[in-house]
Amino acid sequence: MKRKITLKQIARELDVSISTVSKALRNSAEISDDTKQKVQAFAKLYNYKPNNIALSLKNRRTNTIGIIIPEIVHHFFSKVISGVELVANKRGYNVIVGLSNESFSKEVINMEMLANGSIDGFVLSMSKETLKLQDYHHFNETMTQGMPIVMFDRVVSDVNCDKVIVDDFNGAKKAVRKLIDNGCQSIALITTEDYVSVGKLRTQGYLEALEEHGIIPKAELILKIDESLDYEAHMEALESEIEHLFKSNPNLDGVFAVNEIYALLAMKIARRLGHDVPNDVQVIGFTDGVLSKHATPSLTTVSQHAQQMGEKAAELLIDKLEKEFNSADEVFQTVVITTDLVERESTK
Amino acid sequence: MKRKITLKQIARELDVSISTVSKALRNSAEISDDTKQKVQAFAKLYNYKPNNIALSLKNRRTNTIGIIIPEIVHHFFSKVISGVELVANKRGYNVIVGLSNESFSKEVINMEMLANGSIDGFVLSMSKETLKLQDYHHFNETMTQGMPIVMFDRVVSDVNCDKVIVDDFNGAKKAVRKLIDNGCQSIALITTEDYVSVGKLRTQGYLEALEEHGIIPKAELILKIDESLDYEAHMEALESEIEHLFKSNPNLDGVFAVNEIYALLAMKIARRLGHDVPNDVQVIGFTDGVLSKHATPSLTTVSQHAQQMGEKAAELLIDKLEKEFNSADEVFQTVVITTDLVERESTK
DNA sequence: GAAAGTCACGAAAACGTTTTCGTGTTAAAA
DNA sequence: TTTTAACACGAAAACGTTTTCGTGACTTTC
Repeated sequence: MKRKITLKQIARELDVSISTVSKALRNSAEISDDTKQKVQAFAKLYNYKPNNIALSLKNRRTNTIGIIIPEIVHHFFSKVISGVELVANKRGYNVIVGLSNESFSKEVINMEMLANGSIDGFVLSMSKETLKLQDYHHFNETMTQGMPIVMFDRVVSDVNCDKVIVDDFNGAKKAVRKLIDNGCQSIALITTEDYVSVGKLRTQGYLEALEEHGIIPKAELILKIDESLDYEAHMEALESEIEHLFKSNPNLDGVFAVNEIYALLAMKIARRLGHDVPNDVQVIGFTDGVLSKHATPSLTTVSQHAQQMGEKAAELLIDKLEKEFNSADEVFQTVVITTDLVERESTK
Repeated sequence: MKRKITLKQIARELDVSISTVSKALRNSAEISDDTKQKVQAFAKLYNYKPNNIALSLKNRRTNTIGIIIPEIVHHFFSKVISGVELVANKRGYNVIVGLSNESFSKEVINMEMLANGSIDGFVLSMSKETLKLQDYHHFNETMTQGMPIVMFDRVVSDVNCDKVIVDDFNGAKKAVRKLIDNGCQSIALITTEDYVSVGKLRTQGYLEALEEHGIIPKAELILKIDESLDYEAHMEALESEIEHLFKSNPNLDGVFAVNEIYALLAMKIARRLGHDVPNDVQVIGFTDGVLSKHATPSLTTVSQHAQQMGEKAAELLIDKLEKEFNSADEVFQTVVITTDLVERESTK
């Protein structure tokens, strides 16, 4: 149970000053070769490593970035973390995670905890509750204290910061176009309430693709799910809504869903009702996760490139951290990650 | 861009000493009510929050726990994190994550980075490479430096620390028993190489369940997958192996797989070959993740209670951190989380 | 009216670094 | 021999806290 060795202990042991030890280890020209050798050998022997906390205090930077997400048990978000971690590590940073659990207050508390010196900047995606309340004061306060924020996926124009988003609008459009090109005439949309920015954009993409082809959108083909509750809780309600969708629209031949779960559920129910996928009904989802790939039939999806989003977000943040901030010409950028349509078995 | 306010600045502004400010904020009896009021009001106005790094340095504890896992884009591990985060936050700790990516050297490097003061203790699951190399020096060194470790899931008896494991042996046994009870006569096992401790235990459970019922295990029914590569890379090879398994054992009527992916693949291939699940072939997997739940037919699995594992691991760690360590009677415990069989549509 | 006690506050050390500046010793230059 | 320069090292401050100890000014007690 011997504590980690410190400069002070090395100094005492070798009968030199702390400064000398520090300089010797950093190969300063001020120190004689003899002393350097001696100190470095001793340090190596005792496996000396500088204390990160002391360094952080001294340098006023922690080389750690904080990431706040609504939920970690979620393919998209964990893949983003994976991307952030990748470039963070490559550039000498650690990653500390906070989960908001889709709750506004947890988001605020978590950010406050981390903002008090623990990290240098944030990569985050807002909770649904925050989006609903439209209360962004904690973001702005954090930023005025000189701590940069990069938002991804769920963003909002009221907050002025770097952003990484997916091209939700065009992704959805591409998907619906595909369905139309494949011969679908009656295409349903399963989406979220509009306060979720990404849901709204995907809905717009759906509408525009229809319009483009002269198809008039019908209200009864659009199902908006209230996601205040989490998936698990209202799975059955969800199922029956989708079932109703199919039953009241017997000639439904295409479904575009704004996430994997909805799409899979649609496939399941379609088949239960005797429709074949993809011959009777074609289905496309959003978010290219494990579910899409391993489903039977596997699901055609719009790929969000989550990992790439994480990497880009981390790069934006670290770039900002390492730029000598001539705070005057602060300029924020929004990076758009283009989506790809990954075609699998659920479409023809 | 105004920096966060410090005690020193408050002191200067109010023309008192730093000590007075500190005491006033902590409501010390040494300070007059007048001064307290004044200081507290000022601190509130400027939203003073003590700097975590300074506190960490002073207290020699960071109130942060490090978690090292092989892979985050994985339902099981992200759920464990979720559990760790839950109790960590509840008890006033932050969580910092490191990914080993199943690599020994990344595991070592990541642990060294965090061990230099950034965290108070580890929750971790070893990489496959570490298990293969059987090199555990980094764990032991970390612990002799007074930094506790709690291992979960992938553990090894050569390392003396607290552990949280799943009852792999009995979980597997229960599953195979279930298949036998359901009338299966010829049950295949799809597992990993033996160096993965959990794979080995689950294999033993399979064998014992068979033996219990007087069934003699046949080598050609056991498929051991070399997982050195990751899933994605050798998916096709895997598929053809499983296909061969079915073809060379035409009367196969049950499959037990040590994870979800293998189980799903088995179902897919079985159906492709014209077998009905569950009427011709029944399938059970391990790891109760999203895939099992959303598959069609949904998969019967052995649930590992990942979140509960994370919670328990965090509790063990924090308990140890907060106990005044009478280092003499250091005692390590191994908590076994019991598994449940979650019955779904892939069994009768 | 002196001794003792209370009150309210400040000085300083400590946590582990890095870095600036000062200083004593020796060697080179004048 | 004296001045200067180079060399090798140490003292101290700083990062932002908390906490121990000391101290001056009053107030109480006999």
